[in-house]
Amino acid sequence: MPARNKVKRTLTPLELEIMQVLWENGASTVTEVVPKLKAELAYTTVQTMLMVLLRKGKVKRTQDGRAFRYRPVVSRERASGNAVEDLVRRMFGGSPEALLMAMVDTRQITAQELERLAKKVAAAEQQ
Amino acid sequence: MPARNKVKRTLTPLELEIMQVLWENGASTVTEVVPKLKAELAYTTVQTMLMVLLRKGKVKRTQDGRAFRYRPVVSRERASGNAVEDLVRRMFGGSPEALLMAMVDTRQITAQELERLAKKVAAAEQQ
DNA sequence: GTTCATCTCCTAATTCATTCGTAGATTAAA
DNA sequence: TTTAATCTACGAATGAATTAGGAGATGAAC
Repeated sequence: MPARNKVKRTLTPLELEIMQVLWENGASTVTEVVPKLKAELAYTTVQTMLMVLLRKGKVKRTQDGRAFRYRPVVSRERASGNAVEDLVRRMFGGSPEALLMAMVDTRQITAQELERLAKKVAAAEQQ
Repeated sequence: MPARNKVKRTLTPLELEIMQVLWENGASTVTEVVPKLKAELAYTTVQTMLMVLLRKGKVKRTQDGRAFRYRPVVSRERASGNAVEDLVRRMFGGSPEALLMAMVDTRQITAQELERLAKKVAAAEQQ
């Protein structure tokens, strides 16, 4: 079977974890990223993943002394938006409400919190 | 490096799509599943995936004539709960509220809908 | 009964994600 | 200047997900 060449919008788990480091700490070198990860990964592993992210256009890099400094191109907001959209499409038939209901049903959020957030958002829109 | 043997709770994209068919149509044979998938997959591909799901304990099967009939073991609710939990943990640092806010920010849900759902849920809890 | 379709089992190829090692260059330290 | 540390490039191994072909059994159609 032939290869398909989709540019995936969603990040894999490890890609995401590395992006989190970049979002929180700003542009970083491999050496700086390594100790900030939960898992203990070899320098070269992190390097490879940053290279993958570079190839996928999720980060850019610039020389900094001998090392490269990687900075996120995709914003955290964009990435989380994509991730949620993806889940909604695949799991909830494209219905964001269905996701909300699932969160209530599985007790990941209570009716109270839902109401509080609703008010907060509504209030924020009045300006 | 050694293999890790995690029993993944979350379903891969294709696994999920196949599970959807089972959830919607009840216990099915490979032949019944194939035409209900978005992608055109070979009989044996679907068969392999059902075998994978069987190995992972996500479905069970019983003989039905010459064919096997596969039925979901994991409920849709359980699976979607896991998927949401997973996303919240990985992308939103464990905060379900953060997910909600992201949905508002990326306009996947409006303040109105949020409010309407909040009321609906609150009402449903009063009985 | 021969042919055809269906179904299972076994096998295998491909791609992607994750994991590092080694080699070589370059800089810093002694 | 030799040595040690750091960094990049390249390659590669592993495992999981996805894709499917072929052999053989069996039931249906003629």
